[in-house]
Amino acid sequence: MTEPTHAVDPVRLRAYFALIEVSGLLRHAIEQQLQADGDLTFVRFQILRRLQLSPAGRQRMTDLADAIVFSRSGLTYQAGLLEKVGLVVRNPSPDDERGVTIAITDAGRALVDAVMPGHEAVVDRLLFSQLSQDDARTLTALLTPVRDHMREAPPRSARPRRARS
Amino acid sequence: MTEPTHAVDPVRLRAYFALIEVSGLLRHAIEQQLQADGDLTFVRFQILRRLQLSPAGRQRMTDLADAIVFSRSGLTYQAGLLEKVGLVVRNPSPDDERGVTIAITDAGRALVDAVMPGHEAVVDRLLFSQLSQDDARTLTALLTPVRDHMREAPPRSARPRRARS
DNA sequence: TAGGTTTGCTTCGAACTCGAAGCAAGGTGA
DNA sequence: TCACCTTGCTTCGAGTTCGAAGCAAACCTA
Repeated sequence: MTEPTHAVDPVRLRAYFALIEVSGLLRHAIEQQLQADGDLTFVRFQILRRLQLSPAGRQRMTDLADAIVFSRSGLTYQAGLLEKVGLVVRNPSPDDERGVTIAITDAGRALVDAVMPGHEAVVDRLLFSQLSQDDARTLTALLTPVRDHMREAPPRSARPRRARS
Repeated sequence: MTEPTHAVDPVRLRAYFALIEVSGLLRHAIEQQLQADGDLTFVRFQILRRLQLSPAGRQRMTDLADAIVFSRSGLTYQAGLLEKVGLVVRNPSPDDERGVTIAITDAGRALVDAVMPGHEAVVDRLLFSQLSQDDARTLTALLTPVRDHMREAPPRSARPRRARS
């Protein structure tokens, strides 16, 4: 257990570990709830929710992939599954023949609405039972700049694509 | 985009989304760095780091799986890979013939030490460039109770096993 | 407007993940 | 001590994930 050559700032280390661990546990719990309440995985739920929040319930594949931090090929696969069960539809983008637009269907919206109460219950129970309203605000204030910075300064490859105008 | 029946507290919602998004982006970036610097995945890195921090560099399989929020079967698979390249060794637990103890080797320690500087660099660049020392402390203060609460109150099944004495 | 590059998505193969089932060792109670 | 339940790990099969390669449309630029 002797310290390696580089001394790590323990304050930052703890924050980093806590973040990783909380998100892991939270995601794990959410996965269970979504499976039980709507036969959804977390990824599929994220896809549907993003679409539901998008104007007209539709988005470009690439933009959607970036929004949920997911590979393009993975999204193609999941979109295929969701389309097969009628929760989304895919169409060529009107403005760009290469592009594909994915849109949520009424059934998709209904499913999201159906699982949302349980979803919120889990998040409330695990995350917000320990955080006051102010705490939540503080957390957002801390993490928002971090997120924005990450989106701008991609690690190596795998860059977020240009913003759509 | 009419609101569904349940009104969601937007403050909490933002905090939750920010958390999920930041951890996703962070993990993604870390994955790249570990791959480049040490041919490691995030999971394998977590396994090695946990072991390195454990007394005598060893732990029970089950306890390790709980510590990193990972399935037992998944851990068996990864442990097999790590053992094959000499970064860990597995042995029957001395006190319980069923149990398996996994221990980090010198090569494993060396590899962790080798990737740590790059690892910290990524975390610093993405996470802590946007957070002051105080911010980091605040973040830890917010997330630590959450983590502890999650560990105690598992979602449904998949509960953390008894603490080892 | 032809050639080459870039962009957007899908296909493909390999690796990873999980839960269920399997198997062996550890309890436990009559 | 013998059945029976529990515990700890592994094996197995099915589903998921990713990057690389493939392909077509779009965008240069001369």
